[in-house]
Amino acid sequence: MGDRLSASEWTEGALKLLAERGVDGLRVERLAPMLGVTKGSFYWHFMDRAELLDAVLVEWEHVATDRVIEAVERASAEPAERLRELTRLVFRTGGPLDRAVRAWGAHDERAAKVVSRVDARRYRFVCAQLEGHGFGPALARVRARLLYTALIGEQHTSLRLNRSTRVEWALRNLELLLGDSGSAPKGDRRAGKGS
Amino acid sequence: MGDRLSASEWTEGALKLLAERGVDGLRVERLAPMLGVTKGSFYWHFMDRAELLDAVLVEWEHVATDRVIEAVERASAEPAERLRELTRLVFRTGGPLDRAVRAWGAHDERAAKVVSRVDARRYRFVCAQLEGHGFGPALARVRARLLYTALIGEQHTSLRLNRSTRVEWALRNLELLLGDSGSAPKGDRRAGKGS
DNA sequence: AGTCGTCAATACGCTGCCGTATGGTAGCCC
DNA sequence: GGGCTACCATACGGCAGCGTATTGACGACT
Repeated sequence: MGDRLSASEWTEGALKLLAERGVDGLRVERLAPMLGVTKGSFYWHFMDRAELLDAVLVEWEHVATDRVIEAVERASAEPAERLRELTRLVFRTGGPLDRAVRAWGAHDERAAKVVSRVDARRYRFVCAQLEGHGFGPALARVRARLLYTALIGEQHTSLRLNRSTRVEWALRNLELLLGDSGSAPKGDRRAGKGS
Repeated sequence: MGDRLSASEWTEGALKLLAERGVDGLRVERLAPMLGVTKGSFYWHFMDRAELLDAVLVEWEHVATDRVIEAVERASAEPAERLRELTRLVFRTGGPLDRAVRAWGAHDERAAKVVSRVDARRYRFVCAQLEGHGFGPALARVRARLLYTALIGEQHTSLRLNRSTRVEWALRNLELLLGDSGSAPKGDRRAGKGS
């Protein structure tokens, strides 16, 4: 029973391969040996390579939206804490796969469309949290944009720094965005204290 | 005299092709007809396809750092205004080519190294401006990171919005990052006013 | 035991692209 | 005008990867 495959195991392997080698590293003749079979098997489960790519996009769209949103919502009910958790989550799990899909979407329409939907959903979620935190809708949208783009930017820049410091900085910046909403901020913000 | 080519015209065309189709759309047999020649010409100017790619990276590193930094420095001597100009510049010229190179760097070591150097230089520039604006070195680094990653994120997210609104929002957020440096901010920041 | 459905191996043809080899042309220099 | 240089065209060999065709193995059901 262990060795017969189903379509989902192919897409699962495809996600892994996509994460490490990019779309055009995602070849069925490279994926097949990873699963211990030959490509003869692949073309039983899928019509095309394109069909596999579509399946990959569908799967990613799910994990990149529903999964993270659920995880964050489960973590806390308070908006600010949710955003903190989201930030931590991005640094922990938002890694090579996200980068690969976005790189893919840079020159492929199908992928671009999925990325666009994912961005929209996640952005709306961040907006909602900021509104819940007390911002008016308009200001929430502007702040959410800064917050969201910064998180995406973190995934794509290669400013080398150990991860813990990056998270710490990102959280500090998050507090900046959470404060100043009309009520005066509590903490002093004179000069940074270093690490 | 018009039709004989030199190496630089090849790299120039390569940059254009890279911007619209990505690295693996950058094929010499597709580039050749764009220049009105055949690939027989290419292999006179270059040893390899790899050599062309290297040339492309060298060229991009230059335009992505020196060029923009010079442009911004020429625009103003005041740090805050420089950052505003940088923001505008990103939305105006920082387009498909940057995305293409970064997508390329996601799974290619050579490209990744160049992207990394570019990020480092630009980040240091932003840091310097923030310090010049009055922040202490440590706080400047944290803020610069938020600012820089947000700009990169803007280039890579596909949150559809007309460009002018995006610039406006980004500039508003920039003011947020510039303020709060110890002296109290001047403008009111209660509720956003919409477009 | 035979049959059918499910999954896989092998072998093949085709295409896109790389890199090479070879020959061609146009200007310049003597 | 013969040769040399710089640039280009054409033709070729080779490889990687796609998709197909054919055959095979193994379990379930009757």
